[in-house]
Amino acid sequence: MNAKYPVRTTEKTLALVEQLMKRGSCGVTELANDLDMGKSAVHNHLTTLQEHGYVQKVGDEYQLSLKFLEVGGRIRKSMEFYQVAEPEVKSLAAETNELANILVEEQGMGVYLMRAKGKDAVDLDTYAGLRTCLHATALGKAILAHLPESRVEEIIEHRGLEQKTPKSIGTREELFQALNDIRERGYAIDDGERLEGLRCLGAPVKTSSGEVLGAISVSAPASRVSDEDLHGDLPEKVLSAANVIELNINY
Amino acid sequence: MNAKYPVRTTEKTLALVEQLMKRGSCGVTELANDLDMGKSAVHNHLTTLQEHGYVQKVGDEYQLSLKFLEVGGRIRKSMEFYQVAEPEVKSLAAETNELANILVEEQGMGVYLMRAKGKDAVDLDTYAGLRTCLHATALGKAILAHLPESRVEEIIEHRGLEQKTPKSIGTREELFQALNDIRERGYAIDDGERLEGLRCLGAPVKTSSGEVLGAISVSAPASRVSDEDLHGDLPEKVLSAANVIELNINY
DNA sequence: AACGGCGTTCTCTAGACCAGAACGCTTATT
DNA sequence: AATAAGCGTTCTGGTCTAGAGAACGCCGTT
Repeated sequence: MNAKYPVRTTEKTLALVEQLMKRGSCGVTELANDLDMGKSAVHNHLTTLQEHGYVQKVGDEYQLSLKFLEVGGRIRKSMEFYQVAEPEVKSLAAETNELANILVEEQGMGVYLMRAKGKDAVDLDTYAGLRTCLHATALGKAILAHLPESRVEEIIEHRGLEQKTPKSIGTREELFQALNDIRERGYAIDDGERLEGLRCLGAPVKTSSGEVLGAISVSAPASRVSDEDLHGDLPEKVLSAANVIELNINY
Repeated sequence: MNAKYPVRTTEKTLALVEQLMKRGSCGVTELANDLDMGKSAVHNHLTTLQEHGYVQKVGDEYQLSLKFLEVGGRIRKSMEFYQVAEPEVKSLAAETNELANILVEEQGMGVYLMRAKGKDAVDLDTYAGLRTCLHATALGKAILAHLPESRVEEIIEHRGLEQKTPKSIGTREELFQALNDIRERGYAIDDGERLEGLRCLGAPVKTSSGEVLGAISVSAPASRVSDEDLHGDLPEKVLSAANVIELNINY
């Protein structure tokens, strides 16, 4: 859905924010060139953003401030799913000694809400707020499996089915087959589909009315996860964590 | 510093974001009333923000999206101090079994970058991105003690010295005395100044040229921290963590 | 001294923002 | 059923402002 009467000035401000995020820290002239704007316009936008705390001037360069982290943190903190799931992610990580994550769906993409590292955890670059496509992770597939089929169609229409690795799901048929399996099995598996050599196991978290709120997972190097683990011990722990979250949400 | 030629349209967009953050989730008319704007204006701003992913429509209400978390997360991740300090905060929490935090200064306020909970950790509401005044925490004082005096003056001028608890620092003289002590001692103590019954111990992290980058701390209930701990075991652990960070930053 | 680059100031007008009215839709009320 | 009251959305015209461009002051370099 695109805005019918977009506010062009706001779009320029947002473009500036994006550019500043890419560059990290830079000067007025540089931004003006990047965005094909006059220097004065860029300057006015930057000082406006600065006045409201979203941008700061360090030396003679401008950069985004941590205000974005504050806003993001408040939004996350206000989500019931996050509040309830947070301690469970930590215990799951501690119990398995691996990396545990939670993910929610937003605008057809997965957003990592937090992660917790067990003592042997691999160091992935999944920070809170990171977006990922849904079809190539155990977390994402666990969510897709419990969305209405029409929504899934919409998402693959809009976002496509990018192949992250040769093992990634690449066609509609494959995906719907996988989602069926997940619904039967109760949990989703990612065996090197997002990252070669990484195995993940994800379970959905649903309300009592069946609506999916998000998913919880454990990720570990293939070398430490046998085929038996993938269908025995590990799913049990992840499902149990998902279950505790569901119980705490539904009271 | 206030913008000389503010972009009013951008200010309206930002006001909308703030309001949406306060409300959590709400409709066009409600926002229009809150901000004294026409419904059409609010609608145009919201759809523009939506198109760029900062706002989403859930049912027939609008709300901020996790895009802010994404942007904030990227900013944090790009900070060298965060990258280096992150593992040390975790080990400090594990070692002490209490709550460990890191904080940086921005625009005269402290911003929590992350926290790690040891197994006995108290559950404070310090989430990543939260802002706090500098003079009432061990972390903040550790930073203030190593900023140029002119900067400290500027900050208390601008932000004041709010008393969080009866024990909080309330006057300039008290503050400068405290900062002197901290410089001599090497670490800062907060004995119930931010929150009654909570004791914190914070140490600054500086570059080789003496510039302060941030601070690291441990917080624990007073019942678990004796007066001896406050000057013996605990500072040693916190200082050691700060030292490791400094070494890793300066190579 | 002169130059080239920067961030910032300032002015003026083309253009966009937005109040307000109107519309379709859903829900509450009669 | 019919009405009313509320919502979000569409659309337009008049008003205000966003921003190009020129000029300025301030570095560092030549």
